[in-house]
Amino acid sequence: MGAAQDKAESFGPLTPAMFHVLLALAGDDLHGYAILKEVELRTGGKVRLSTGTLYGIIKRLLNDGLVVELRSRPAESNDDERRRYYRLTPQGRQVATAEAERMDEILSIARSRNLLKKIRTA
Amino acid sequence: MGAAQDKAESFGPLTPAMFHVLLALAGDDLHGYAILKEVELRTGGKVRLSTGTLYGIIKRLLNDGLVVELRSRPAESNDDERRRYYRLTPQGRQVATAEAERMDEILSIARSRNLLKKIRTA
DNA sequence: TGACACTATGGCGTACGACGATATAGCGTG
DNA sequence: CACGCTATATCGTCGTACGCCATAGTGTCA
Repeated sequence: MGAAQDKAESFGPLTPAMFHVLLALAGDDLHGYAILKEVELRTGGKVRLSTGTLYGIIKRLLNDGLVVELRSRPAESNDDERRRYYRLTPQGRQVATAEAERMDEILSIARSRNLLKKIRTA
Repeated sequence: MGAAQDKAESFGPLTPAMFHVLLALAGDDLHGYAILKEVELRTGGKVRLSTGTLYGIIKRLLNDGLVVELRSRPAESNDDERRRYYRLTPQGRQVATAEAERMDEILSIARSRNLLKKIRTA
């Protein structure tokens, strides 16, 4: 374990909302509203972030260097001037990984307490 | 999925601290201070709840009917008058299970994003 | 004997984060 | 013409975590 991992772990535990945003950006570069829809879609409508939650989180993520705003817009036909695209930084990915590992450890405890079926159904 | 499961899911997402307390009580009936030590031990010292956090959580858990205080003290030799023992209710167990399942779903997304090794090392 | 650490419970104040409401604004549809 | 969607952003409120303090008995060590 190096200094980078320690630094990444010092961020956690992340709030569920923040982790969802990082997870969305781990798949693709997205703009704010697209993150909203991605989270909603991916969770089957279970998780729906409000705009107040989202833009507050983005501000913090930018401030902490976990995401960066892309200056270059994707040269697509269906572009929208208003959009602001964000990309996960290597550090942001490390933080997300650290959080996932933390959750995995807790889940292994939950399994030992028979709170969760051992075999994943999904 | 019945009404009980819906009710249990409506509690989530739980805060990490609260989930740790439920997890500790899912193993055994414990008193406050023992919960503190159990969480610390189980997580290898990574998670250490402050007393302020713990007793605030217990108050809420009692209020929500997720735990009950035991009137009957365990007739052990090394008992302590000051101790207050708590037991997870069936509803508390349902809430903990719902939270574990929620985390498991998120983790499956994290795996699909290559944020986590597929095979658990621990 | 005095200082410190541990067990055990509990309150208080602060700081931070989630979230609904609100604002702005162009576009499309009934 | 009202409504809903896309898209961004702020504000105020409320809840939670957490450190700090208080209390108190027991044990340990110099």
